[in-house]
Amino acid sequence: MESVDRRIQKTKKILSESLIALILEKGYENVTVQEIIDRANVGRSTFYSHYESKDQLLLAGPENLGIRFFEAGDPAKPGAAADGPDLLPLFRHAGRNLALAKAMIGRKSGDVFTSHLKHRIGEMVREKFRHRFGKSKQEKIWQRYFCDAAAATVMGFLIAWLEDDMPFPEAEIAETCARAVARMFKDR
Amino acid sequence: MESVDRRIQKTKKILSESLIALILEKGYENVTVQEIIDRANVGRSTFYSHYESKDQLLLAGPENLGIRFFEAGDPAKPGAAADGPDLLPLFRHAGRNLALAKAMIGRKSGDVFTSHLKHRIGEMVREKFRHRFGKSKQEKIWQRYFCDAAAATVMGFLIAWLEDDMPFPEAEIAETCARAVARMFKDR
Amino acid sequence: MESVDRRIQKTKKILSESLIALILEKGYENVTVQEIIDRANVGRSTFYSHYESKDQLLLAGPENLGIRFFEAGDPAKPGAAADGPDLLPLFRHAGRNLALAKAMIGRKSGDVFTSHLKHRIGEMVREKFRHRFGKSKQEKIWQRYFCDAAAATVMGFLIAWLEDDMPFPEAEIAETCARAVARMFKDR
Amino acid sequence: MESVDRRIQKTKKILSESLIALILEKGYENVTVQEIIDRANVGRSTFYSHYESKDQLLLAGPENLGIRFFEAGDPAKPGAAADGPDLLPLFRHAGRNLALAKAMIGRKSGDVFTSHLKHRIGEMVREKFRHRFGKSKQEKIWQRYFCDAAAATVMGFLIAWLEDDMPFPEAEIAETCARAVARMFKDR
DNA sequence: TCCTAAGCGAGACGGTACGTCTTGTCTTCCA
DNA sequence: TGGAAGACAAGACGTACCGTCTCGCTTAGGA
Repeated sequence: MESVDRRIQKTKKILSESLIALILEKGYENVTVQEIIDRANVGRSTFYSHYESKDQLLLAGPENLGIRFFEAGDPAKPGAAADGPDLLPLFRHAGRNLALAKAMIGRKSGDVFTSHLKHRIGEMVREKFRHRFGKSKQEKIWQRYFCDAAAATVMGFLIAWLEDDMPFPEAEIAETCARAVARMFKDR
Repeated sequence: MESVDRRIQKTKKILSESLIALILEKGYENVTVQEIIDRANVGRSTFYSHYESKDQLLLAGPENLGIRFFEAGDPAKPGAAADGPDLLPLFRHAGRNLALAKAMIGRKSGDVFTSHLKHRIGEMVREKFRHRFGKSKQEKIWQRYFCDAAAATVMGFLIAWLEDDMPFPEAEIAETCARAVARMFKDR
Repeated sequence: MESVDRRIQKTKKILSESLIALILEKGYENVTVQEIIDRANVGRSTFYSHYESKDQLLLAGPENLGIRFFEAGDPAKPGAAADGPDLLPLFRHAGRNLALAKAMIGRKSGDVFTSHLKHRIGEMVREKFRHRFGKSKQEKIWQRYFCDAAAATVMGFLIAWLEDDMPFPEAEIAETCARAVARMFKDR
Repeated sequence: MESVDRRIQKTKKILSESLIALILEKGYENVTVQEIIDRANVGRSTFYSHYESKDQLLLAGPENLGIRFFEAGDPAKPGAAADGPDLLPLFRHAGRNLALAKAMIGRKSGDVFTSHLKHRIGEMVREKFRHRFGKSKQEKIWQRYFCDAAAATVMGFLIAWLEDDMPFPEAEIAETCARAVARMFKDR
């Protein structure tokens, strides 16, 4: 039973690897299920017995590869930039799994994981700057807008940094990004 | 000859209108060429004689509808937020053509126009904050990152504001957004 | 008024010429209306104002070119082969307008004119051998079969002879063919 | 593995049946691939994975239906008409699979199979009457012409007989036809 | 040791959308 | 006013993917 599971894990792993390789080659949108299973030497039905779609396989990537991936930083534990969110874990994890990260959130990737990650970053930011906004309906809206925009900013830094193959150390990019975000909220 | 052109314009217009309606109904990715032409009462070959793809039709939308659309603000002419980019024209044009704008850059839209617009905003920002960055290779990279992130921020505000059906006046959102962007660059 | 007619005739003529040239190039079935009118430098609507279809244009070919074409021989006036149909006019006309004939009844042509011609030959043969068949229903059927078959035979000779660019004199092929046909009916 | 083949055979069979039915309804040329697959309840891609075209499907008809079809008679084994080709098998097979035969060689059919069959009959005839022709170039040509014409004659009889739903017994039509052919060659 | 159930490859299949092609109709402009 | 130009609706074509499915093969684990 346990070795059956191991077999399944192996299949899932090779599927994720194939998908990542193909994304980096030709972009997520242009990858077909047929190409994935051909490269993985896996039957069509096997693919669909594990995943409903390409999207699901993409999202399962980190788990299949045994990479505890985008653990966003703990907002409570203040990072280097005392007044911004702690982005170091995010940049660190991404940078240390460059291929995977590029495939999932780089320019060749689709929106699937990107928007998911953006949302999580948004929540982190919201937590961090919760006290800056009032309780009125208007203030709630502004809060949402600022957090969305901040998340977009972080994503922008992250994607650019990855695509450039990390021209700066993790700490520097994380801190600079965090400071930029913090500054956005300055007059709030 | 001239009335032939008029006929063509009519066809193009109805095609764009159909596309926009369909995007708002079901999302850009889910719209098929067949649906567009069915709704427009246009032959398949007519569609392809004018456009190579859905994407092209989307991009031609403003022109077909006679809307001088995303004229990004003049970076030289300082807007309300003295120290930020002049975003008022952008928000104004978008807000005044809400359906079109939502279809092209809203959550239901695809990346086609969105990335195009983001790029143009990025350039506007770069122009505005050119003097904040040095000439070293490193500085150039940071400049790019900041401008990309700023553009993402603007897009974030814009999309959210449109999707919410403009809960704030054009001027207010534009100025708030511009100020947030300006603040990002504060220690640059 | 008369010069208008002349203009029309000119248009029809060039259409027929274009069609014939195209048939010889690529076979009747593969010729499109667009190609015909392009080569003829004629508008699409002009074509359709004169003819309903490619087929009709083909059939009008002889008239447009001023060629009194497939005047099948007079069955009454006995030809060289005293006991067969007088096929000389048929072979003669065809041979003397080789390009047209090949286009209309050769291997590259379609069935349109071919079947038409075959039918007329069949009638000629029926006339010639009317007296060989009785009046019973069965006899009528046999008569039809024999005449059809005879017409097919003539067409076979004619097509082969044209495609070979007339390796025998008109008189010889016509007579040989007529004799073969006559012999088919021998025990009738 | 074998049952996969069986599945394929079933698909091919139903495709052929659909094509035949449609030919008889509206003529080969007017049948579209869409109609075939609709009637067969088969996907478009399934059709094209088995056949490149309507033509190919038509030619595969006999095999798909398990009918060893147009086995032309053995020219060596003399048929009823001692001096003509043995056409009995041809007429017999055709008559016993009337629908298929009509679809493939009848008036509603196209040229695809018809010309193929005609060619085979021509070869049969050539074999039978080989000794009647000399070895000169001219004689070779005449031989070709006569054989073509004879084949056309046989086809004529066959098609007419099928379209009439076989008003004569197989043996009678075969013999009459064979005799007519034989007579064509009489003075050769 | 054999048996049975699951994972799996292979790939046929129905379906849908694509972009191309051709047809026959229609409208506009020009000579 | 007739013909050239060509836009147009219609719809078939052959291709590409998708997600479902059926089939045998392999391979463990429990009997």
